[in-house]
Amino acid sequence: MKKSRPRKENLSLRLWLQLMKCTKTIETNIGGQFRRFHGQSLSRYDVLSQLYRFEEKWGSIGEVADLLMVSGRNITGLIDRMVMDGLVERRPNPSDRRGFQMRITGEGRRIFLRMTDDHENWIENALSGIPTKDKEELVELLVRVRRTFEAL
Amino acid sequence: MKKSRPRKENLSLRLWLQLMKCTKTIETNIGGQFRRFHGQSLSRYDVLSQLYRFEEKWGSIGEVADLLMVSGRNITGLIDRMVMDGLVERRPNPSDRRGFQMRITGEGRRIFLRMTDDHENWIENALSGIPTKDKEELVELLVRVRRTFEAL
DNA sequence: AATAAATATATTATATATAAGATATTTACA
DNA sequence: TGTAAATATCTTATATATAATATATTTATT
Repeated sequence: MKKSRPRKENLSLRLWLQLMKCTKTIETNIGGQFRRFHGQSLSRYDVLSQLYRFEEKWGSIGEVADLLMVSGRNITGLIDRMVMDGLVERRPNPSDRRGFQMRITGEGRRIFLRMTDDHENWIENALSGIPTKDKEELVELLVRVRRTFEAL
Repeated sequence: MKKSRPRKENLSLRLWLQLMKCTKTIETNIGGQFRRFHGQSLSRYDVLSQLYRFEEKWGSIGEVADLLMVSGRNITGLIDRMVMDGLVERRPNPSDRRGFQMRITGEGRRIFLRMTDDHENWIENALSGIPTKDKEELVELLVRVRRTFEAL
Protein backbone atom coordinates (compact mmCIF):
# COMPACT_ATOMS: atom_id res chain seq x y z
CA MET A 1 0.00 0.00 0.00
CA LYS A 2 1.61 3.21 -1.12
CA LYS A 3 0.72 6.85 -1.27
CA SER A 4 0.02 7.87 -4.83
CA ARG A 5 0.45 11.60 -4.38
CA PRO A 6 1.13 14.09 -1.60
CA ARG A 7 -2.00 14.48 0.46
CA LYS A 8 -3.67 17.65 1.49
CA GLU A 9 -2.59 17.25 5.11
CA ASN A 10 1.00 17.60 4.02
CA LEU A 11 0.59 20.89 2.29
CA SER A 12 2.70 22.76 4.82
CA LEU A 13 5.44 20.22 4.54
CA ARG A 14 5.30 20.30 0.77
CA LEU A 15 5.54 24.06 0.90
CA TRP A 16 8.63 23.90 3.06
CA LEU A 17 10.29 21.26 0.91
CA GLN A 18 9.61 23.20 -2.28
CA LEU A 19 10.90 26.32 -0.64
CA MET A 20 14.13 24.61 0.24
CA LYS A 21 14.48 22.95 -3.13
CA CYS A 22 13.94 26.23 -4.93
CA THR A 23 16.41 28.11 -2.77
CA LYS A 24 19.08 25.44 -3.06
CA THR A 25 18.77 25.41 -6.81
CA ILE A 26 19.30 29.15 -7.10
CA GLU A 27 21.92 29.18 -4.38
CA THR A 28 23.97 26.53 -6.14
CA ASN A 29 23.72 28.42 -9.39
CA ILE A 30 24.55 31.89 -8.03
CA GLY A 31 27.12 30.60 -5.54
CA GLY A 32 28.86 28.72 -8.31
CA GLN A 33 29.00 31.78 -10.53
CA PHE A 34 30.36 33.91 -7.71
CA ARG A 35 33.09 31.38 -7.13
CA ARG A 36 33.96 30.94 -10.77
CA PHE A 37 33.84 34.55 -11.84
CA HIS A 38 34.85 36.36 -8.66
CA GLY A 39 36.57 33.78 -6.48
CA GLN A 40 34.22 34.66 -3.61
CA SER A 41 31.57 32.68 -1.77
CA LEU A 42 27.96 33.62 -1.19
CA SER A 43 28.76 34.03 2.50
CA ARG A 44 31.44 36.54 1.70
CA TYR A 45 29.09 38.40 -0.59
CA ASP A 46 26.61 38.52 2.24
CA VAL A 47 29.20 40.07 4.57
CA LEU A 48 30.29 42.57 1.93
CA SER A 49 26.66 43.57 1.30
CA GLN A 50 26.13 44.50 4.90
CA LEU A 51 29.46 46.25 5.34
CA TYR A 52 28.88 48.20 2.14
CA ARG A 53 25.79 49.71 3.68
CA PHE A 54 27.85 50.90 6.65
CA GLU A 55 29.88 53.01 4.20
CA GLU A 56 32.77 54.62 6.11
CA LYS A 57 31.39 53.67 9.51
CA TRP A 58 32.94 50.91 11.56
CA GLY A 59 30.56 48.17 12.72
CA SER A 60 31.08 45.70 15.52
CA ILE A 61 31.24 42.02 14.67
CA GLY A 62 27.93 41.35 16.36
CA GLU A 63 26.19 44.31 14.76
CA VAL A 64 27.13 43.06 11.31
CA ALA A 65 26.55 39.40 12.07
CA ASP A 66 22.99 40.17 13.12
CA LEU A 67 22.24 41.45 9.64
CA LEU A 68 23.58 38.47 7.75
CA MET A 69 21.27 35.93 6.24
CA VAL A 70 23.67 33.34 4.93
CA SER A 71 26.24 33.00 7.67
CA GLY A 72 25.42 32.62 11.31
CA ARG A 73 26.69 34.72 14.16
CA ASN A 74 30.04 33.00 14.54
CA ILE A 75 31.98 34.63 11.76
CA THR A 76 35.44 35.08 13.26
CA GLY A 77 37.13 32.77 10.76
CA LEU A 78 35.22 34.13 7.80
CA ILE A 79 36.22 37.69 8.68
CA ASP A 80 39.82 36.60 9.35
CA ARG A 81 40.15 35.33 5.83
CA MET A 82 38.43 38.35 4.34
CA VAL A 83 40.87 40.59 6.22
CA MET A 84 43.78 38.54 4.90
CA ASP A 85 42.42 38.97 1.38
CA GLY A 86 42.13 42.73 1.86
CA LEU A 87 38.35 42.92 1.53
CA VAL A 88 37.73 44.00 5.10
CA GLU A 89 39.72 45.88 7.73
CA ARG A 90 39.43 45.37 11.46
CA ARG A 91 40.44 47.30 14.58
CA PRO A 92 39.84 47.12 18.32
CA ASN A 93 36.66 48.84 19.35
CA PRO A 94 37.84 52.11 20.91
CA SER A 95 34.86 52.38 23.23
CA ASP A 96 34.57 48.75 24.32
CA ARG A 97 37.75 46.87 24.97
CA ARG A 98 36.01 43.50 24.70
CA GLY A 99 35.23 43.89 21.05
CA PHE A 100 36.37 44.68 17.57
CA GLN A 101 35.04 46.71 14.70
CA MET A 102 35.33 46.24 10.98
CA ARG A 103 34.55 47.96 7.74
CA ILE A 104 34.82 47.28 4.05
CA THR A 105 38.01 48.35 2.23
CA GLY A 106 38.20 50.11 -1.12
CA GLU A 107 39.13 46.82 -2.70
CA GLY A 108 36.20 45.13 -0.99
CA ARG A 109 33.90 47.84 -2.25
CA ARG A 110 35.10 47.41 -5.83
CA ILE A 111 34.68 43.67 -5.70
CA PHE A 112 31.26 43.97 -4.11
CA LEU A 113 30.04 46.33 -6.82
CA ARG A 114 31.27 44.06 -9.57
CA MET A 115 29.65 41.07 -7.92
CA THR A 116 26.41 42.94 -7.41
CA ASP A 117 26.29 43.94 -11.03
CA ASP A 118 26.59 40.34 -12.17
CA HIS A 119 24.27 39.13 -9.46
CA GLU A 120 21.47 41.44 -10.56
CA ASN A 121 21.90 40.51 -14.19
CA TRP A 122 21.96 36.80 -13.57
CA ILE A 123 18.82 36.89 -11.46
CA GLU A 124 17.01 39.32 -13.71
CA ASN A 125 17.72 37.19 -16.77
CA ALA A 126 16.88 33.94 -15.07
CA LEU A 127 13.56 35.21 -13.75
CA SER A 128 12.56 37.29 -16.75
CA GLY A 129 9.99 34.66 -17.66
CA ILE A 130 8.03 35.07 -14.44
CA PRO A 131 5.35 37.78 -14.65
CA THR A 132 5.79 40.81 -12.41
CA LYS A 133 2.50 40.16 -10.70
CA ASP A 134 3.55 36.65 -9.73
CA LYS A 135 6.85 37.89 -8.41
CA GLU A 136 5.16 40.51 -6.27
CA GLU A 137 2.78 37.94 -4.93
CA LEU A 138 5.59 35.55 -4.21
CA VAL A 139 7.57 38.17 -2.33
CA GLU A 140 4.58 39.05 -0.24
CA LEU A 141 3.83 35.43 0.62
CA LEU A 142 7.44 34.71 1.47
CA VAL A 143 7.63 37.63 3.83
CA ARG A 144 4.45 36.46 5.47
CA VAL A 145 5.75 32.91 5.92
CA ARG A 146 9.02 34.16 7.35
CA ARG A 147 7.31 36.49 9.81
CA THR A 148 5.14 33.60 10.94
CA PHE A 149 8.24 31.59 11.65
CA GLU A 150 10.11 34.40 13.31
CA ALA A 151 7.16 34.91 15.62
CA LEU A 152 7.72 31.47 17.14
CA MET B 1 20.12 61.04 -0.55
CA LYS B 2 18.79 57.63 0.21
CA LYS B 3 16.52 55.13 -1.41
CA SER B 4 13.21 55.08 0.34
CA ARG B 5 12.08 51.68 -0.83
CA PRO B 6 13.27 48.91 -3.13
CA ARG B 7 12.61 49.88 -6.73
CA LYS B 8 10.66 48.01 -9.30
CA GLU B 9 13.77 47.14 -11.33
CA ASN B 10 15.00 45.02 -8.45
CA LEU B 11 11.94 42.91 -8.07
CA SER B 12 13.66 39.73 -9.21
CA LEU B 13 16.53 40.36 -6.86
CA ARG B 14 14.16 41.12 -4.01
CA LEU B 15 12.35 37.91 -4.73
CA TRP B 16 15.55 35.93 -4.58
CA LEU B 17 16.72 37.60 -1.38
CA GLN B 18 13.38 37.03 0.33
CA LEU B 19 13.39 33.44 -0.82
CA MET B 20 16.79 32.90 0.73
CA LYS B 21 15.91 34.75 3.91
CA CYS B 22 12.75 32.74 4.35
CA THR B 23 14.45 29.41 3.73
CA LYS B 24 17.35 30.21 6.06
CA THR B 25 14.97 31.15 8.82
CA ILE B 26 13.08 27.88 8.61
CA GLU B 27 16.23 25.88 8.02
CA THR B 28 17.86 27.26 11.13
CA ASN B 29 14.76 26.51 13.15
CA ILE B 30 14.17 22.98 11.89
CA GLY B 31 17.86 22.12 11.70
CA GLY B 32 18.28 23.26 15.28
CA GLN B 33 15.38 21.15 16.49
CA PHE B 34 16.70 18.10 14.67
CA ARG B 35 20.06 18.58 16.33
CA ARG B 36 18.64 19.20 19.77
CA PHE B 37 15.97 16.52 19.80
CA HIS B 38 17.48 13.88 17.56
CA GLY B 39 21.21 14.59 17.40
CA GLN B 40 21.02 14.57 13.61
CA SER B 41 21.60 17.25 10.99
CA LEU B 42 19.27 18.34 8.22
CA SER B 43 21.72 16.83 5.72
CA ARG B 44 21.48 13.49 7.41
CA TYR B 45 17.71 13.71 7.44
CA ASP B 46 17.85 14.40 3.73
CA VAL B 47 19.92 11.26 3.15
CA LEU B 48 17.64 9.16 5.33
CA SER B 49 14.58 10.45 3.46
CA GLN B 50 15.88 9.25 0.16
CA LEU B 51 17.17 5.93 1.44
CA TYR B 52 13.87 5.31 3.20
CA ARG B 53 12.14 5.43 -0.15
CA PHE B 54 14.48 2.75 -1.47
CA GLU B 55 13.08 0.44 1.20
CA GLU B 56 15.06 -2.83 1.09
CA LYS B 57 16.75 -2.01 -2.18
CA TRP B 58 20.41 -1.03 -2.31
CA GLY B 59 21.15 2.26 -4.08
CA SER B 60 24.46 3.43 -5.42
CA ILE B 61 26.06 6.52 -3.92
CA GLY B 62 25.45 8.52 -7.06
CA GLU B 63 21.86 7.41 -7.44
CA VAL B 64 21.05 8.58 -3.94
CA ALA B 65 23.17 11.73 -4.13
CA ASP B 66 21.25 12.84 -7.20
CA LEU B 67 18.03 12.90 -5.21
CA LEU B 68 19.34 14.99 -2.33
CA MET B 69 18.43 18.62 -2.03
CA VAL B 70 20.47 19.69 0.96
CA SER B 71 23.82 18.03 0.41
CA GLY B 72 25.73 18.05 -2.82
CA ARG B 73 27.03 15.08 -4.73
CA ASN B 74 30.16 14.57 -2.67
CA ILE B 75 28.79 12.75 0.32
CA THR B 76 31.48 10.19 1.10
CA GLY B 77 32.26 11.63 4.52
CA LEU B 78 28.63 12.15 5.41
CA ILE B 79 27.82 8.55 4.59
CA ASP B 80 30.94 7.32 6.43
CA ARG B 81 29.73 8.90 9.63
CA MET B 82 26.20 7.68 9.14
CA VAL B 83 27.53 4.16 8.67
CA MET B 84 29.60 4.50 11.84
CA ASP B 85 26.47 5.59 13.68
CA GLY B 86 24.55 2.60 12.35
CA LEU B 87 22.00 4.56 10.35
CA VAL B 88 23.17 3.30 6.98
CA GLU B 89 24.90 0.17 5.73
CA ARG B 90 27.23 -0.02 2.75
CA ARG B 91 28.63 -2.75 0.54
CA PRO B 92 30.60 -3.04 -2.70
CA ASN B 93 28.37 -2.93 -5.74
CA PRO B 94 28.20 -6.55 -6.92
CA SER B 95 27.65 -5.62 -10.54
CA ASP B 96 30.11 -2.75 -10.84
CA ARG B 97 33.39 -3.07 -9.06
CA ARG B 98 34.02 0.68 -9.21
CA GLY B 99 31.20 1.53 -6.94
CA PHE B 100 29.38 1.00 -3.70
CA GLN B 101 25.81 0.64 -2.65
CA MET B 102 24.03 1.60 0.51
CA ARG B 103 20.72 1.29 2.22
CA ILE B 104 19.05 2.42 5.40
CA THR B 105 19.26 0.20 8.48
CA GLY B 106 16.44 -0.66 10.86
CA GLU B 107 17.85 1.83 13.32
CA GLY B 108 18.04 4.46 10.58
CA ARG B 109 14.45 3.75 9.66
CA ARG B 110 13.29 4.15 13.25
CA ILE B 111 15.16 7.42 13.67
CA PHE B 112 13.90 8.69 10.34
CA LEU B 113 10.29 7.99 11.25
CA ARG B 114 10.62 9.72 14.60
CA MET B 115 12.27 12.72 12.95
CA THR B 116 9.61 12.85 10.26
CA ASP B 117 6.87 12.82 12.82
CA ASP B 118 8.33 15.83 14.61
CA HIS B 119 9.20 17.51 11.37
CA GLU B 120 5.64 17.38 10.13
CA ASN B 121 4.26 18.62 13.39
CA TRP B 122 6.68 21.50 13.70
CA ILE B 123 6.01 22.70 10.19
CA GLU B 124 2.28 22.17 10.40
CA ASN B 125 2.06 24.14 13.62
CA ALA B 126 4.34 26.88 12.46
CA LEU B 127 2.44 27.42 9.23
CA SER B 128 -1.05 26.88 10.57
CA GLY B 129 -1.68 30.60 10.31
CA ILE B 130 -1.18 30.69 6.55
CA PRO B 131 -4.39 29.97 4.61
CA THR B 132 -4.48 26.84 2.48
CA LYS B 133 -5.09 28.81 -0.65
CA ASP B 134 -1.97 30.89 -0.10
CA LYS B 135 0.12 27.83 0.56
CA GLU B 136 -1.07 26.19 -2.62
CA GLU B 137 -0.32 29.30 -4.56
CA LEU B 138 3.09 29.55 -3.01
CA VAL B 139 3.95 25.97 -3.83
CA GLU B 140 2.92 26.48 -7.40
CA LEU B 141 4.94 29.66 -7.80
CA LEU B 142 8.01 28.09 -6.19
CA VAL B 143 7.90 25.15 -8.53
CA ARG B 144 7.62 27.52 -11.44
CA VAL B 145 10.59 29.59 -10.32
CA ARG B 146 12.71 26.51 -9.80
CA ARG B 147 11.87 25.06 -13.18
CA THR B 148 12.81 28.37 -14.75
CA PHE B 149 16.18 28.17 -13.09
CA GLU B 150 16.73 24.53 -13.86
CA ALA B 151 16.03 25.25 -17.51
CA LEU B 152 19.15 27.45 -17.68
C1' DA C 1 33.47 50.18 45.65
C1' DA C 2 33.07 45.13 45.45
C1' DT C 3 31.06 41.54 43.26
C1' DA C 4 27.69 39.08 40.33
C1' DA C 5 25.69 38.93 35.90
C1' DA C 6 25.75 39.96 31.19
C1' DT C 7 28.19 40.72 26.93
C1' DA C 8 31.56 40.47 22.82
C1' DT C 9 34.39 37.84 20.87
C1' DA C 10 37.76 34.12 20.34
C1' DT C 11 38.88 29.32 20.57
C1' DT C 12 38.17 24.60 19.86
C1' DA C 13 36.09 20.66 17.99
C1' DT C 14 33.23 18.62 14.78
C1' DA C 15 30.23 18.38 10.62
C1' DT C 16 29.46 19.61 6.21
C1' DA C 17 30.10 21.70 1.24
C1' DT C 18 32.88 22.45 -2.82
C1' DA C 19 36.49 21.69 -6.01
C1' DA C 20 40.45 19.34 -7.84
C1' DG C 21 42.79 15.39 -8.52
C1' DA C 22 43.69 10.26 -8.16
C1' DT C 23 42.26 5.50 -8.92
C1' DA C 24 39.94 1.61 -10.48
C1' DT C 25 36.79 -0.01 -13.64
C1' DT C 26 33.67 -0.10 -17.34
C1' DT C 27 32.14 1.23 -21.89
C1' DA C 28 32.65 2.67 -26.57
C1' DC C 29 35.04 2.60 -30.56
C1' DA C 30 38.70 1.99 -34.06
C1' DT D 1 40.88 -7.02 -29.25
C1' DG D 2 43.23 -3.03 -27.64
C1' DT D 3 42.86 1.46 -26.25
C1' DA D 4 40.65 5.98 -25.35
C1' DA D 5 36.96 8.01 -22.99
C1' DA D 6 33.65 7.97 -19.50
C1' DT D 7 32.24 6.80 -14.93
C1' DA D 8 31.95 5.99 -9.70
C1' DT D 9 33.96 6.88 -5.96
C1' DC D 10 37.54 8.34 -2.87
C1' DT D 11 41.05 11.49 -1.28
C1' DT D 12 42.73 15.84 -0.20
C1' DA D 13 42.50 20.56 0.78
C1' DT D 14 40.01 24.45 1.97
C1' DA D 15 35.88 27.15 3.44
C1' DT D 16 32.20 27.46 6.20
C1' DA D 17 28.45 26.43 10.02
C1' DT D 18 27.25 25.10 14.67
C1' DA D 19 27.87 24.33 19.42
C1' DA D 20 30.37 24.51 23.63
C1' DT D 21 33.60 26.64 26.23
C1' DA D 22 36.91 30.25 27.66
C1' DT D 23 38.38 35.03 28.36
C1' DA D 24 38.21 39.76 28.97
C1' DT D 25 35.44 43.48 29.90
C1' DT D 26 31.43 46.04 30.97
C1' DT D 27 27.18 46.75 33.43
C1' DA D 28 24.17 46.15 37.19
C1' DT D 29 23.41 45.30 41.97
C1' DT D 30 24.19 45.44 46.66
